[in-house]
Amino acid sequence: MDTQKTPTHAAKKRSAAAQERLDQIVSAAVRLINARGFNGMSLQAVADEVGITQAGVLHYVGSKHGLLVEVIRRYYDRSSTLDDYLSLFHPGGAFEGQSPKIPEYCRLLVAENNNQPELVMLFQMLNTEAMSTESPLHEYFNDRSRGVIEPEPDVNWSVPEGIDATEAISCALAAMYGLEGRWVARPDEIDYPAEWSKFEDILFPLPLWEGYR
Amino acid sequence: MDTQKTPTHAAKKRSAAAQERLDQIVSAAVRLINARGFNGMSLQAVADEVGITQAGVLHYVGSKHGLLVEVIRRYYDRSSTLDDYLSLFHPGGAFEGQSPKIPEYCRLLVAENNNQPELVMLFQMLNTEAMSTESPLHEYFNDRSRGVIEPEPDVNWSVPEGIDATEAISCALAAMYGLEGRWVARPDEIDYPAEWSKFEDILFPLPLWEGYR
DNA sequence: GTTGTTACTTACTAACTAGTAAGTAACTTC
DNA sequence: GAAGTTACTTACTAGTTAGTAAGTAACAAC
Repeated sequence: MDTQKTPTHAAKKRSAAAQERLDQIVSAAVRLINARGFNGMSLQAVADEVGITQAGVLHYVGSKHGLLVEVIRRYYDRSSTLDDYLSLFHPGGAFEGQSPKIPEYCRLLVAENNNQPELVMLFQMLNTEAMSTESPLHEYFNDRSRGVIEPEPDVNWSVPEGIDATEAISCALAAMYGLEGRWVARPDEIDYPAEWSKFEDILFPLPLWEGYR
Repeated sequence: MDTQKTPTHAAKKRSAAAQERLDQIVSAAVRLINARGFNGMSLQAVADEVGITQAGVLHYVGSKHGLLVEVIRRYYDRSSTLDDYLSLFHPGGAFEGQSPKIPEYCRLLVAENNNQPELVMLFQMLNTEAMSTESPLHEYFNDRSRGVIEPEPDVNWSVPEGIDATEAISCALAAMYGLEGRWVARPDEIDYPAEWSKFEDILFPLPLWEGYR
């Protein structure tokens, strides 16, 4: 639809203002989804938070589903840390020559998620709403979950003898998801990275995982 | 309000019919909460499923919040399996003299939950909606979660040297929660007990947990 | 300086929301 | 058989929902 014409300086300035407004809308939507779920949230509530009319919100996102798409785009596809981690082991990377370790990767994820509780909460909420086949995100999250459990087969995880790397990741990420749910529900009570390091002692107990953590 | 008079035979019969109707309402509500969340579900939708009017539903539950209370009462407080498991070790119990084992308890939970996916899904949905402080269930689920992580201190779990029993339970239940979320989202793809037995090999690896499983 | 685009607003609609009030038919109690 | 009680229904209200249509003021392009 949009012919890709090079924007002039002025056009850039205008679209930057529009971008900022869209950011406000998406941010408000995230807060409201976290509080009430996507189904329980209304465009009017988003508009009220941003300080424009509900029709003004629709001007930007077209429909409620469009808002969801925008939220997913902005917040989710930003975090693809497995590739980030693995790239450290590629030729020229900081960890070249070494092998990737599951507990190390998990710590990285935890550290990153610890800085964005709002995003973690959004993931929990939308992922849960997507359990139902009638959710517009059902397929999206199922594919995502499959991708997480069955990671690229060419990853050469360094694990102890007798440990199935795929199962170890699958289990660790399940535990991480469970812990994250507790954490975002009561962030004052739970120190997420500290709790995770205790989980590490269970998931990757030390005599067995010595040298693989 | 209700004076607790002994019901006659006829009154019993009547209240049994009412009980059945209430069951239908709660069952429909559970299906709808699973599909759209409590906030996304309407009393009208419940009424349509049951085949009565929306005012008819309100006759039974008083308000939407009343319906939630009814759902919680019926479905949740039914499953308190830790005490059930531990009672097997009390004097006269089947396991008297032995010590409770965490992996064994987990298998029990998994086996039970495997028979009630609808209830598992309900738990995931309400627990997630309860993350928000504005959920009427926020405190209820937080207390529940605290109770699960900090179990009765008099439980004498049998665990390997160097393993913290409380952390092991906490981590195992987090992993179970994560796996359950995947399972109820695509039950045809995932064999929950089979997946759990693989998780067991990660959470309770065999050289270490030999004799404690 | 006209022409177009952007970023909205007002005004509206049709459907739906939880909840209330006032019935009513069937049945129970006494 | 009169007086409740139960299990609903119809009818209604006031507020909210997503979405549409038709503006309009500000600015940009040429």
